[in-house]
Amino acid sequence: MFQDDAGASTQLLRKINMGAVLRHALEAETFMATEAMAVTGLTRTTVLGLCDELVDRGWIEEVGDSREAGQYVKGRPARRYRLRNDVGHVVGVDAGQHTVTAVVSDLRGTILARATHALDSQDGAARRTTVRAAVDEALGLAAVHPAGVFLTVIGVPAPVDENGRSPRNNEFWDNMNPDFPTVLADRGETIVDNDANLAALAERARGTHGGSFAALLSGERFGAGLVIDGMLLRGPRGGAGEMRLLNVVEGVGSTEGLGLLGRQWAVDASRAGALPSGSILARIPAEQLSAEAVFNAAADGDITALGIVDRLGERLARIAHVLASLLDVDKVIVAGAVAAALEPVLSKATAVLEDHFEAPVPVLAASTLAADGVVLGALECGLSAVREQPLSFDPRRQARAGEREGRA
Amino acid sequence: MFQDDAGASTQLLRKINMGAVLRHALEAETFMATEAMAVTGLTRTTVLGLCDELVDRGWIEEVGDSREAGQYVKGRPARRYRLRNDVGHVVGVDAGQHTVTAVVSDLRGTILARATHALDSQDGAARRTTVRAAVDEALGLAAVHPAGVFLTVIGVPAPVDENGRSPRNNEFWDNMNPDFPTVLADRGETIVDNDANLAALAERARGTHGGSFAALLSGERFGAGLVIDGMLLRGPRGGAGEMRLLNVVEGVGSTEGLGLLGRQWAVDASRAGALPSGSILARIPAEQLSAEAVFNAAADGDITALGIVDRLGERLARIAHVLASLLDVDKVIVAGAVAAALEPVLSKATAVLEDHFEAPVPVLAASTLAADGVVLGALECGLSAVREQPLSFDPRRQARAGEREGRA
DNA sequence: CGTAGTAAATAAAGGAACTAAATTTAGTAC
DNA sequence: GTACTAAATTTAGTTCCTTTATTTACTACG
Repeated sequence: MFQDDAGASTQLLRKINMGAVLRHALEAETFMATEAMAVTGLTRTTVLGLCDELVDRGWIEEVGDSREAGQYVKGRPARRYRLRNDVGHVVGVDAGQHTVTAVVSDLRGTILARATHALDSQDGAARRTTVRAAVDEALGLAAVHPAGVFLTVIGVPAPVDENGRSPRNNEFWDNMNPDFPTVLADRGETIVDNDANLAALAERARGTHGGSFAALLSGERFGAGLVIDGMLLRGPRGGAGEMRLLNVVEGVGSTEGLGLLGRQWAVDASRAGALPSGSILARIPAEQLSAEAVFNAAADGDITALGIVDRLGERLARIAHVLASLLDVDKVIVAGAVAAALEPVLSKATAVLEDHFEAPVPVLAASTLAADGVVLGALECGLSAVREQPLSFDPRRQARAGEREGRA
Repeated sequence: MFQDDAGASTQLLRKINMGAVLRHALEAETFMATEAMAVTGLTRTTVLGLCDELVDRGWIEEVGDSREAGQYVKGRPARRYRLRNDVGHVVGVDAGQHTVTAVVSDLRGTILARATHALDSQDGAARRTTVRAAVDEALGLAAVHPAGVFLTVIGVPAPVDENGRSPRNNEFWDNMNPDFPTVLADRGETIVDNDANLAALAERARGTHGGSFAALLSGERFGAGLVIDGMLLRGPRGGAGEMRLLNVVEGVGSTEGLGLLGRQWAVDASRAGALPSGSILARIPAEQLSAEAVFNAAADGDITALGIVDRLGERLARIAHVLASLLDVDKVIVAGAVAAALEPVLSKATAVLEDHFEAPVPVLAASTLAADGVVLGALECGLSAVREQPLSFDPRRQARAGEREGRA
């Protein structure tokens, strides 16, 4: 970043250092000058000066009770500072195919409210109004003024380029990503990204997966968010992580996801009358069969379900192998709604990987974020944007908007 | 980079600005203060002060004749500065399986000398001494003192992690990457990287491919250097771009490269007596057949060669499709020694992509760097490291080493 | 209760790095 | 020789940080 910043005036220093202190404030529950000195390497005088300015600008506030929460007893009690709760907020949205979920959090990532709206139409205009409604409901529940939103991040089931646009030649994608920013004006900057990418960011934020992994969304169709060396891959058209290549992978042959196939194979068996009389699956009407039901039946030893799970495990193993061998990822994290019940499939796939593929073989894991992966990733995306350049946002916008309304 | 630099003292500013001026000096043939002012946004006073310091430190020198080369006539003639030719040098090495090539350049990227040594042994120790010999020969030809080398970058046919190490469980890789830094001590810092990765960097430096492409090395085995969104992918073990996945891709099934298969299929046809009497290939003894000969024969209309080229084109199309569909690359650049003769294969593959695969389809191109891709990429890798952090290198090391030797 | 000890806050002085504005210098054009 | 031009140089700030006292607000203990 330095090299971009040719021509650094002396005021830039102040900005760098203020950013450093502010970043510490975003992470710490509460902090004293001495801590900030250790983090930034600056003098007490300087740090206190920066804190003064941050208070002026509305980012942090001083909290009086200095020692009671303190880690020390002796000497003059230190002043303590804290990020203001009302500095700004971030909104994360999962604009899925059938459901829209919006979540509001403060800058520390504490979730204040969520709202879920069902979508009956696939039309782009309808999606726009539903997203707006969900966002506004969540903001209302959290009692956050729209002007208090720094960023709104929306996850959509379509490839999205760095400008938030999806390829224009596809009607489905057009409907999934119908220019959300215009309908969310005055709710902060809007970022649109692919749902699998955001799920990957959510996993990355959990910090337990290392720097290189794939987050595999696996409901109806496979889609992956690829994090390599800590970086999320996008591609010029946002197509990185699209799984079209599965069509030409031996033993896979299609992009159909675990959810779809698990359900479909069970339905096929049911309709064909191929379920043994004692089968757990036989008790469920064909039109109510779901992948989760199949996985749970397999966990209970159902023979048909186990057969399906084995086939899915083989399939998943091949997919994981493809990702790991081309991209060297350590781990493939299966996310999406099916993740919770996925254990039998993962065991089978892990066994297949170890028995039939050359080391190093990727670790398979189910996401622990359940169906929230995308919306949490959207939040995380917004939060990390704020953490990277906090000073590019203005904590006073909200206050000014409030004043204006008061006058009106 | 700012956020890493918590605690910026006032001297940091100087360093930022000095780096900016120096970076301009690295690019411009010669420059005046006014230019540097435009580039950096600094005042004349400051720029001249920085130039003074850069002269002191041995980076640049003042050139007297100010106006004769000048773009203007009026006013007081401007002082002119130029990067010193002897500031430092960069060495790039292609430590291939059978040949070692070393190249020496100055900091502007002008190549001063090259040396090529054949390798008869595949033993790691032998490779180390050969690499050292090639480097020293090139340095001798360029009349560059070893202490005048800022960086030596070595490309090897093995995956390499960010610390320059290859996975330990593979004897071949061990021999290909046998701890070069120890044998090149006192020839600057040593960087080891995968050959395909370096070839990709060479292509990136040419600047005509956009931010996302794959450089496909295609001699005996396929290997790729992947550049996505302008970043070179590595992976935790340096395994990104390994093409093991081709084993499970329909219509490909192995990692064998175009060079190997082109030769092998021709040899098979020759030995089986399947070559028509008029065939160009029939005039070449089986043991002298090469992929290049096959491609050239195809260009001349040889029916057997055309058959081979068609099969290879189908294969290449599938490989390009896999890379493009998973990573969204715009372009697949085929590099390596076969690249020059590759046109017939590329035409076929392009046709296959357009006819049988869904858009967007990647552009195929042969590298214009011929067999030099890896060694030029190694150079580029070193040069861009210098360009990024020029001030982390010391132009005076060489002079001091010279003095020491003079005294001794 | 008063004194010693401690760690933070504050104040004062100073240095490094940049800008701005006035002045000087080294040329060309006529 | 005079007018003009554009760069160099000089001089006088400004900003931001550090260093070095000095003061303040507490705890501990006799």
